Amino acid sequence: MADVATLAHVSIKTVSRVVNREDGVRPETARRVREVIEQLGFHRNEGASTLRKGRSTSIGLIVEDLANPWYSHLASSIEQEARLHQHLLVSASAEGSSERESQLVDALVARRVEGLIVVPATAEPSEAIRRAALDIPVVCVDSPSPGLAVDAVLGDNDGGTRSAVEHLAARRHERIGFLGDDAAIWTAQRRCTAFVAACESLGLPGPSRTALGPYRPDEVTAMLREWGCGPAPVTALVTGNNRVTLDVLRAMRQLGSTFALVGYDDFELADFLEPPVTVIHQDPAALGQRAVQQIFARLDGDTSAPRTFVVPTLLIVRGSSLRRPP
Amino acid sequence: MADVATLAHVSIKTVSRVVNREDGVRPETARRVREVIEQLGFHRNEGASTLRKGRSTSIGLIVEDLANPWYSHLASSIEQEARLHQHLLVSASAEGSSERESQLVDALVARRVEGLIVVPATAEPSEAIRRAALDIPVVCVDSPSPGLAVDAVLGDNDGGTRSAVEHLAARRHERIGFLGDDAAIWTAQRRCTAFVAACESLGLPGPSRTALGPYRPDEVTAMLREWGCGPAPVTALVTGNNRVTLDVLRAMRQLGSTFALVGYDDFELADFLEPPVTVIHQDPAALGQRAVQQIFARLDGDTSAPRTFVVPTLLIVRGSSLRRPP
DNA sequence: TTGAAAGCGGTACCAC
DNA sequence: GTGGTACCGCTTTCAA
Repeated sequence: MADVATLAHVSIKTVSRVVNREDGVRPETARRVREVIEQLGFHRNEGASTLRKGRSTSIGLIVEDLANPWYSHLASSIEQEARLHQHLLVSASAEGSSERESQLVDALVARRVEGLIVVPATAEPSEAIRRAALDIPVVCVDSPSPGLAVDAVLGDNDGGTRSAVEHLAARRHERIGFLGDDAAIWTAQRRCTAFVAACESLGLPGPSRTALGPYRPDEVTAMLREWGCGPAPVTALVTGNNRVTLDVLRAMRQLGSTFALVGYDDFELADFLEPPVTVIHQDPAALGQRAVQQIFARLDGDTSAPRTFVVPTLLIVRGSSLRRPP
Repeated sequence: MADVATLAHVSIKTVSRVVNREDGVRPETARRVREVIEQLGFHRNEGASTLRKGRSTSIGLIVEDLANPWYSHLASSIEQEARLHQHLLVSASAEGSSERESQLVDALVARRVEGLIVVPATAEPSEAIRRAALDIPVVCVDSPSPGLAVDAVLGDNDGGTRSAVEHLAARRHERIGFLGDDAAIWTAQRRCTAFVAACESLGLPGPSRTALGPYRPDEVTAMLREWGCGPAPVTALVTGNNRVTLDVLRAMRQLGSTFALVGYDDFELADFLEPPVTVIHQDPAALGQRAVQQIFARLDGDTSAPRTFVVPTLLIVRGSSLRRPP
């Protein structure tokens, strides 16, 4: 900027005015400055600006795994929404480790992201997130951070799970099984609890079964084999997320079993499989958009108490749930 | 940092030493400083450090669409590899628009990312990328930026396409069709050209057909219907990427047609469909890793001429390509 | 309309 | 081993 100023025979301040489109610069002067900028290929150093202004025009995102389609859709929608606000997105994967999550939170805070969106790695509240929330707006997505007074945007886990159980019960299934992902994941637990509650409140006559992971594929197969035998076999399954759904589909094919199935989270080709898979759809884009809006509401000075937004789910009925119990 | 210095009764410089783990600080002093840091919840302002040191410990990534599984795997692997080097990843989607790509490149450069990884939006060389390459190492992934002297990491499009055609020819297919994605995409064109070349060099007796997008689903259906009729019908298809593969699968099911199929890019559940889909697998993680390594090689002072790395592809034979021609 | 100078929060260099 | 100080590139404030 100093170079530009010298070459254009103006002060640094005037260059700054031109770059920032402030008015109060004679058009002739502005034009000259712009020419020199072009000529020198000058780019404003955003970092210096950030330092002085205290705002970095970027927000941070931490998820478990950016390669998981659900999270990548979330990230994509957050990036788009952030761009509407002239902000860039810095994203990273915690890979299920709360330690890594802490490191990433600290790294992002050190970089002065203006807001932080986190899918908490574990049900345990994270100390790093608590610290971050003192400085910048933090929004938890998909899972809350219990005990932390921050905004959250969650899917309707209870409603979604219940809609699946109701759907199966209406098809006369009396004994339903639930397979959730790793017990350390909040949504896995929550959906499992909601499943049990739904079975009870619907007064399902038979015993239902539940399991939480993590498990290896062969464990899933063994479990389904066991659940399907005996005097009171399970006849329908609800899975806790897209990963487990795929595991279960593979296990079912291997066993040649015919459980009715409702999977949590929609996934590509769910409608294309044979039979097409009924799912509880929870739109990641809707969650992401809401989260970003909340970040900017806080940045705009909204100091009301932390809120939790619950985004409704949609039961998409396809073929896999339509098998009648024997 | 000033606050920490005051409370710990040392100079700012000493705090800086402690924060940066430089030696030459008495353990006792360091401990005291660390205590105050903890107590104040102090975080080093990375932006200020960036400004002074001229290094931002972050790299940028621009792809077409972060929600596309191939790109999200790429992004994920780049993020992991960057983290090994203590760098964060700033990523954004250009959404196929070269204008948006330019804006994003400028935004990332302004933020002083230390290196930039780009999947160029169009076959046209981008002016913004050219400018960026003057300041920082730039690596093109998946597609090159023709006319720009930057490193590139590409899949073996020619070899991959050829392996597919050879595979089909060996199964006695004489007339093969190629459906590529949007003609503006470099890989779409390249694979199409490679397809034609492979057909010729193998001396396939019948006429082959090619088409490039973008197209709507119903156009795909119409095209397949046409290709499958007449005196010299196409009996096998090669698709140009994962998006087109899915379009073709749906169209084939709708038509009840039985083309043999090889798809470019592996995708989740490809092995689970009926029949399972033969694909040309191009590992996004391998490309991403190589790209990051190249960025850091340049940052470490490697000033040799720009290189192009070609990552081999793997033909994964499943069921869809095993249908014999009628 | 334009400019000079202070300062954002660190780090490099050199003195003590 | 520790501290002082200039300075990174930009914005803010205030004066001309």
